[in-house]
Amino acid sequence: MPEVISGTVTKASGDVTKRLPIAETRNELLQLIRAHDTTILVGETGSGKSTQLPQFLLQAGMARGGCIAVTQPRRVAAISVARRVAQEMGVKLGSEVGYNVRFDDTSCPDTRIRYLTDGMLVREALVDPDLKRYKVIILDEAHERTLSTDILFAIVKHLQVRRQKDLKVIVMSATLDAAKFADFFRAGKIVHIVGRQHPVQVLYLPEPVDSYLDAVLKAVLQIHAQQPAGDILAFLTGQEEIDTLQRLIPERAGQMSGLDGPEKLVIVPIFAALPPEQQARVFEDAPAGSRKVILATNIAETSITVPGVRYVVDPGFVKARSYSSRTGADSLQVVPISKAQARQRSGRAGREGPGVAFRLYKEETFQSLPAATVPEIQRVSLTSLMLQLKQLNVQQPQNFDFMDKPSTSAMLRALELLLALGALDSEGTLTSLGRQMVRLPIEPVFAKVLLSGAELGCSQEALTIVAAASTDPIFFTPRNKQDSAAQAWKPFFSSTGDHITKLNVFKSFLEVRKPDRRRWCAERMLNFRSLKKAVDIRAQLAQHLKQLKVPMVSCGSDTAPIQRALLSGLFINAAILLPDNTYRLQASSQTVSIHPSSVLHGRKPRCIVFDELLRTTRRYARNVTAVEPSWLPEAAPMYFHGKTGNV
DNA sequence: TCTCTCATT
Repeated sequence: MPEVISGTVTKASGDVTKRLPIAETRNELLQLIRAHDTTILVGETGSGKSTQLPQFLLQAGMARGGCIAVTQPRRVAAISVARRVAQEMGVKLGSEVGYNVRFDDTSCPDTRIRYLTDGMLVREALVDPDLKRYKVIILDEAHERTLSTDILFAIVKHLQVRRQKDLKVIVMSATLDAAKFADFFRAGKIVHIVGRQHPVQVLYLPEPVDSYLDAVLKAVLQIHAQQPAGDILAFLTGQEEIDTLQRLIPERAGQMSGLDGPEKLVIVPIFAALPPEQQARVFEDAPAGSRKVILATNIAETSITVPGVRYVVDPGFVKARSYSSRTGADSLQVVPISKAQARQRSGRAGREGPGVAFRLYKEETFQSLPAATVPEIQRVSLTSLMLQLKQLNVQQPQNFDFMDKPSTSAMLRALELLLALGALDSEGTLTSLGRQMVRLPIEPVFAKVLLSGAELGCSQEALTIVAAASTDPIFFTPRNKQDSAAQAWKPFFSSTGDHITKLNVFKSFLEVRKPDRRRWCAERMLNFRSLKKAVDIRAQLAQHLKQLKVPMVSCGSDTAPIQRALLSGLFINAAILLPDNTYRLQASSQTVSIHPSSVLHGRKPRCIVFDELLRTTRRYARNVTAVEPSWLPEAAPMYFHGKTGNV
């Protein structure tokens, strides 16, 4: 076991008494990093590990002949940290310090400290597997265990073998997964840097509650009645719960005696799908004499830091996605959080001063929670990952050196799909089609739709559809406005289904003058942010197609080529109508229903293909297009051989 | 016969 070092980078034999900023540990820290290939750094909130450490390394000459990469799981983090460091160093952003995220690259050949998203560094590795330009690679927020961070773990570990003594790796983590990281990297040291976080008192309930929603309601009102000034942050699992409490809290507050009435509580919702102008409300101070209650999804755990919060209310649940390799379905379910997540939530009460976290469960329940959230690599479809590993010359992904191995069945399912898509040959080697697919920054099934679209004479349309499918939903339905929304969307409707309906929206969107687009979307209950992103993705994909010398062609008003292109990528999600109006998947014989958000909901086409199988209250097909049953065998002959029967 | 945690290339 490596030594655990704490505080001032001296040996910790128990308690840490000194609380020093990272600057005072500078020389000891540099010495340790020089002495080891890989260093694990545990830095608390406010320790300056992301901003100051790269500067120390640069000043110490450790980037000589190259540069320092610092990865972040989120683009906003990469951008804001780069800004701060450029300011601290007194240089212009994009000179010595820059960032590189999708659609936005401020770095230049002189850049010595590059902040990137972890996904961006994975993309770079696909082009230059040795990542030659970097002398130091720092993987920040490694405890979040995003899919890309996990890929990078394996990439940099192997890189150190190939680039003997020429690459330093520093893995930075906020929690106590450090021993696991040290074990995987056979790292010499774990360094612990103390941060500047205020103390947070953690309180538990003596007895479990029947309804956590009701418990949140009571907790908020009780804090408001009994605790000194300070805003309240409550974690809920989704939009519906937020809507419910946004309505109930003022109602109940109004009924309570001893309170000054509902005007003293300001309720502010925050979740990712909320339009940006409404999201901005969490950053505004509540009016004098009132208290702000923020009702948040887990967006407020890491992505958004709300100022002024002194009280956290944590019911202990989260809506989490998981993927079944057996059925190929994603499911979205409310599950208990992990201990690490509970600590992260509580920490949100101590950003500006001492705080209190109210955990709405028993202390024993906390002890029984899993230590950490299951890493993303074990919760998602691995099609893209397997394709990327093949590009990185990993012949047997099943035996790859993962920190946490995905299940063999999930890997095999992904490899089988790549075979059926034609990205791999029967030997498991990348085909020329597979090499084209890996260049495109989209899911492999959509890469196939795009490349088939070109052959079928509809690459223009396929580009738009694939770009739109790679963003958040374009149709935004506010509660109780379903009827007027349906009315507003009528002009775009296509009886073929959601893909071509969105294509129609996109075409109309582009015809609107740029300054008018936001308003145009608001009037039609369309998500401006998603459409704008689709425009960016489309442009980026068009660049890639140009480099791949794929022709740009349009099929005009004929939709059949588009439907066939969709089927050529999405054939594992082809389903036939049954007498009870559900659908049977051809690949697995499961039954599914068309999701209520689909324009085909209630319309009963004979045969459908769709993007995604999602299990919530039942199994739903999302983003659906109608196809001719007779097209199935030719779309994927190998796949449907013997399976289609009398279709 | 009624729904959408959060990120990313």
